[in-house]
Amino acid sequence: MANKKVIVGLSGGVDSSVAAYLLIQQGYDVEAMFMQNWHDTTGTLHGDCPWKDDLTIAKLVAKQLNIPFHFIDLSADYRKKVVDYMFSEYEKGRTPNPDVLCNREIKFDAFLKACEDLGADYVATGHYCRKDSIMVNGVETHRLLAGSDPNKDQSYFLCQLSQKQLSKALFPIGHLLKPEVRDIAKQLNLPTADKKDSQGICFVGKVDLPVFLQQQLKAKKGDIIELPKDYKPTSSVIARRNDEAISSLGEDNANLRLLRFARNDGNGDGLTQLALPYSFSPTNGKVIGQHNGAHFYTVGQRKGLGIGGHIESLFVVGIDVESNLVYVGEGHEHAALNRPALFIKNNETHWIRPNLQMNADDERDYLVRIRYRQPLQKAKLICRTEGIYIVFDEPQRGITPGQFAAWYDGEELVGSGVING
RNA sequence: UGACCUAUGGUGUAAUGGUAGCACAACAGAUUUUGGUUCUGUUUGUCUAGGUUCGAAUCCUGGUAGGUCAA
Repeated sequence: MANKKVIVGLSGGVDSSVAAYLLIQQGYDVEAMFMQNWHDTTGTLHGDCPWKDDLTIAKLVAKQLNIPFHFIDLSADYRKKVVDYMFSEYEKGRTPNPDVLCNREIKFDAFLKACEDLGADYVATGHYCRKDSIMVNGVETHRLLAGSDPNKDQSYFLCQLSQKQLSKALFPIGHLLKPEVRDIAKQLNLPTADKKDSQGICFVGKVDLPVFLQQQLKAKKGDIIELPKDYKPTSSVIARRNDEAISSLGEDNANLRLLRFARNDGNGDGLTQLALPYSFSPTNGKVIGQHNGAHFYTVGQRKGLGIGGHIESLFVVGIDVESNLVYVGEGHEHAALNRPALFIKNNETHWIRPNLQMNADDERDYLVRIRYRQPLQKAKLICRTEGIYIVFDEPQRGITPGQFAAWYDGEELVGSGVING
């Protein structure tokens, strides 16, 4: 029986190098392919062109491991599927996650197809996550599992993959800890052994985001409005709640009491209200400075406002690209920065496990994260025809439209969706 | 234009006449394959001109600027 053929996406980093080595050990027929997705240096810090170094190193690794090496230029796809999406999201005042898209559209789509054209059965990457397969009603079903290194788990970035994509994916280092991967690379004396971990947008590199975005989005001066410390969210059940009434409902958790209250809300739209982003108006606060364009900011952001004189740091609590306003609040605990719930539109939800997909009026408890490396949060998912509401046990700081919420059952990533608000 | 008050880094503030400190911002490094968060570190100041004093941010005088009350 011929060995299964795997093509590794060799990036020039340690993780994919070790992944390639492990696949060889496992007896696969291994080849390597380096993908170039970006060659523009506009807005790049240090202005150099790191991908050339990466390519050289990737070639060295392939040579040392004695595997065939391929090169592919996917920058046209990358620009269309990832960079254009970034710009359009920022333009709408949302904060996109390019790396999630990069995995869905490039590594496990365009790149995968190129590998299949070369006769590959699988594509492998150096992601810190794991995969296994179970039978569900006689159908083989793949599960996406967190990487064993709790510090490096990258399953979040793969939260938009489909069963089909997963069926072709291998993650050879997902069961290892980062130091173990480094050790293997050192023992093999791989040129990547001591290479620093990459950072920044996966192929673009570390950029000065405002500069990068200004290629497409015009700078436009506007007001920064500070909401007072005693700000109370308006136009939501939160404002209308009567604390005594809620506490008498008998739930021991404040957010779940809110949820009970929302459900009993006379207007029948309590849940919607609970998950609604706070809507701010200039009359809620006062102008304390100027910014260069509301779409360059993101909810939860602390740096880059350039306004001092406060006891605690200012955080962006909301942006309004229509009126070009940035709303800020002082301190982590500011009421406007913390919310009990969020909403994901029906057509922006994605289930890695189709058989676990929720239907209208289903409710389920999951562990949720709303950004990379955030500790998993207990939450209740409530499905309605319009989409999924996620009500957290604890209020969440910096719920950011455009980012992905990913829900887990233990270590398995079950589904994800774009945070609508 | 009459009286009174104030003037300290980029911002907000602290210092019985005795080494100008804190917070925020900014910058740098660490962490992080998104945005961003978090941690560590660094830089920057007594409005101006005189005077009193061993010694002035502090006391005195003039100037300048801002504010409050006065029509």
